[in-house]
Amino acid sequence: MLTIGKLGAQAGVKVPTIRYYEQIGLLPEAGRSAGNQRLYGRKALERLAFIRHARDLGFTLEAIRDLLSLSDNPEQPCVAADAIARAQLAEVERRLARLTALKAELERMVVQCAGGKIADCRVIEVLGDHSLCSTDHRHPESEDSP
Amino acid sequence: MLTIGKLGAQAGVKVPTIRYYEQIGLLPEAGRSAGNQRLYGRKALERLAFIRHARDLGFTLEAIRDLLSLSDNPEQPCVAADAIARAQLAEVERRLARLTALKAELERMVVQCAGGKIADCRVIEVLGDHSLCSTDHRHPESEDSP
DNA sequence: GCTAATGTCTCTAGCAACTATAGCTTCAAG
DNA sequence: CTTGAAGCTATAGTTGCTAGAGACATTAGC
Ligand SMILES: [Zn+2]
Ligand SMILES: [Zn+2]
Ligand SMILES: [Zn+2]
Ligand SMILES: [Zn+2]
Repeated sequence: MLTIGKLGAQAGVKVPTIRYYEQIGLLPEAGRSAGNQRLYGRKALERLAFIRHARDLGFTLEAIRDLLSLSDNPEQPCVAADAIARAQLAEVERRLARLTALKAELERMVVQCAGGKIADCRVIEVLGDHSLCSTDHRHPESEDSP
Repeated sequence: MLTIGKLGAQAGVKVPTIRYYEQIGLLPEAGRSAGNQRLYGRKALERLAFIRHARDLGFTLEAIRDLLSLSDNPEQPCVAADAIARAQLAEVERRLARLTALKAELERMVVQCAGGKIADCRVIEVLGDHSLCSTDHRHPESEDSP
């Protein structure tokens, strides 16, 4: 049995984050010791590691909630899980495309600046006028959050 | 003179966002009409367009605040502005590297899944075990937002 | 001139996904 | 037996907005 601190250390998750996951129902309520402290077993560790890994791959907590409930029903077909993963891949590809454009613009800005006064700074100038950009990098609508 | 709605339409910024920028001090308090509605001139439009463009390039509001106050002092040297832009470029490059790794892992996952039961789903399996991954994509610390 | 539709006002609350703080209780080492 | 680390709860803050309620302003059509 692990205390919350050990669990967090093993899974690479901070203690308040574990309590937060429990609070929003991503982790089941943990058993308690005589002194009211949470105690975890191997299953909790696996579940937390799953969450952490999925977070590291950029899945939202909502997607993870769905993935976890799928993985709790091993006999069901896996199309739903695959669809979630493919949606995440598509999202990553969208962000990648946008970031690639941003990188190009930022590079142009910093390279073109001769480094004089603000009045002549290419960075400030370009920020004030998108028509000086070489790509249309604008935020289409949907969000690339974290 | 523009009302807040016209200003937003011209700059491509939603009305509540403009009020929010004023609230946090990114835009100066606007003058008001007889009926207490905000009125904007050309300078406000330029400033808002600057903010919008910088946001589109991924700068944080804090960075934009600094860039704006720099651009208000045109005689100063532009090293500080260039540094902010280079920091943003570095940040974008970090996110790009991470997203590239994520994309590779997600592709591996969806390609390897044969599409049977959850119990055999490669997506679920990999999410539960990072050692099945081909790269070390883990979250060093910072996040990939916009 | 009147009315209805739209636009704007303030204020509050909510989103994701945590993180930090305060003020307590419990546990483990010495 | 004492001390310090680790745990508990509850609340508030972070970033960059977005949505809603309910009241006032402006504009267009008739
Ligand atoms: Zn410069
Ligand atoms: Zn641009
Ligand atoms: Zn599958
Ligand atoms: Zn992995």
